[in-house]
Amino acid sequence: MRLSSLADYAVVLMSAASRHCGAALLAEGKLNASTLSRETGVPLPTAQKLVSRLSAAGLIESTRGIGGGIRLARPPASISLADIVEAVEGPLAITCCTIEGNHDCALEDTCTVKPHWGVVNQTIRKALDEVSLASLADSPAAQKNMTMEHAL
Amino acid sequence: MRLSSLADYAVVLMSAASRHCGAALLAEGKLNASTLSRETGVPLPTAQKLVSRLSAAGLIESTRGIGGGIRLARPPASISLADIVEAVEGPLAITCCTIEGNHDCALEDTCTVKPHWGVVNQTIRKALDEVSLASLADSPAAQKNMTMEHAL
DNA sequence: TTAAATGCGACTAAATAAGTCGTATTTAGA
DNA sequence: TCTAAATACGACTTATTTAGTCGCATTTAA
Repeated sequence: MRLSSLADYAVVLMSAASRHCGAALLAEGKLNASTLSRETGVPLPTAQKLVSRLSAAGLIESTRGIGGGIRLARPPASISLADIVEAVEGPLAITCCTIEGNHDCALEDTCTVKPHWGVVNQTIRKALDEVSLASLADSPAAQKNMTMEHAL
Repeated sequence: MRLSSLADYAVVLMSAASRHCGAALLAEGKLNASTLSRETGVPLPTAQKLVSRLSAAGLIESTRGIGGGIRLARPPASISLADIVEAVEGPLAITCCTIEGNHDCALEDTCTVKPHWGVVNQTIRKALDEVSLASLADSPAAQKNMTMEHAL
């Protein structure tokens, strides 16, 4: 029930990348895996690996060559946590039987539990979908009112 | 972002156990790990292991000896998916930084992402908390109206 | 007191995930 | 046009977690 650390890192990296949008892009120069690694503390090789996956998923665009780098493929407001997690971990399903077309489970239709996972899965997906990359960068007010006591 | 298969099995086992409540308890005789394994298809050793954890968590009560067995510690309506998952996987937190008192993350308070995990985590917990063991056993009507297309 | 049935905990093996390294590709400058 | 530097990309190795198996301790009816 825990997110993989790769997915966790991916969110941090994307969050950092979104801060390089707009005016800052030209001022601070190129944005690449090395830059993100330095800013976030995520190990460089891991950052490179994640950049690959995020690029393959179409969340960021990469340019090769000596002057190359990466940039967000879409505006931060239209990229959600669900997008990022799904890009790294694959289709987000709480159990294997919630993946359409999958019939690995031996119990299958005698299982009385299966139908209920759909509801849970849908709720989780919605929760991850409602948090955009834009809301991660700013919204200090929302952060102030939320301590970990209330969160957990 | 996927549930461990042990937690998945635990839900199935508990669901089967709740069906042995009431009148059926006396009629069908003793309820134990072997019985649950036979009914659900979960491997016996795995079932035994899960029985241990569920017992330690206080969700089921076990009686030793030649006439021993197991039974639910509380009525099915007061046992939620969150209880079961937490019993098997430990405190349910989407990231390690949402666990109170944990300071493993190197980023800590410079991290702009951390405060948002609390909201997501709370939502997921609520989703798992709202599904009780009682609702898993019966409610064929609800199951009929829910296909996997709508669920995912 | 004995023996059978049960729950319980420790160990081994497999799968998954994280991290590291090397290679291929691209472009600016000479 | 060629060279070299900087970058993204993919394959491999290692480590951690997880699943499964086995043997032991405990309990109670006969």
